[in-house]
Amino acid sequence: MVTADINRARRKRCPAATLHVLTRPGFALNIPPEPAGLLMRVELRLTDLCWYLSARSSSPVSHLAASQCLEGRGLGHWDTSDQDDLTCLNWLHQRGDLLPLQPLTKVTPLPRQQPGQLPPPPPAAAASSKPPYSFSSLIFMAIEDSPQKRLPVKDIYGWIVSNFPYYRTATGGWRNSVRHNLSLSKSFRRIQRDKSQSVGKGSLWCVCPEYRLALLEGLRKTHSYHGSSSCLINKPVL
DNA sequence: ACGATGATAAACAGCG
DNA sequence: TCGCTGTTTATCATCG
Repeated sequence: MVTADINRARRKRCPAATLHVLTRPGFALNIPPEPAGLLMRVELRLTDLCWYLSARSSSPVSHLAASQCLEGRGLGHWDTSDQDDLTCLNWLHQRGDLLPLQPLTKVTPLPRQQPGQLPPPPPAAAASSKPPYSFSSLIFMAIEDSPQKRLPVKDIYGWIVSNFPYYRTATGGWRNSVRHNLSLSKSFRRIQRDKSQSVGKGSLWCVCPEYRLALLEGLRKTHSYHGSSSCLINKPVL
């Protein structure tokens, strides 16, 4: 595992599109425009980076070349615009063990919401219909989408509401279901917050590593059943 | 018909 | 006291 920080890479003119891929081990993620000075640390397996770069070029890429890429050197060969298929996860699919999902097409970046700003209205059907995902899947996606891979219940609610308009207007019973799922499911584990630093109530919740694949499989099945147009499967988080 | 799974509702205790 | 969080139990629906 190698670690780099985004600001350092950006100073070295590391292409944003490359950073896009580097931010998540095994996953692609759009990097939001973070506030100036905010240092984001990123981690990835060097092997995964090699796979990505090899997929982008016609020849295999060594670990050395990949690590040079992380340092912002040797990028010219792979330089590409943000608009091309860097957001495509096919290279992960080729990798096989990283992306147990259906072959993916271009990933649609999530519009970034500003505090207090309402998101753009979703299509009527999407807004009014209940998502096909189980609560376990929703919780899983929310936690996986967090930088620390752990979230308090309140933030899990927030993630679901942000990503599924249905729950903006749904009655409060679904929150009960979320808590019910967290408590009952073996897939999720409660972590005590650091009392010295934490502000707010409750614990943090994370995904048990041994159940992660099962959760991914559940998502994949949902996706297969409902077709590739399902909104979530094309999200950067997955 | 049956079991597994998931959704929903509700009651209750603990905590800030 | 109040609201949130977490646990537990019960019931119902759906699916294989």
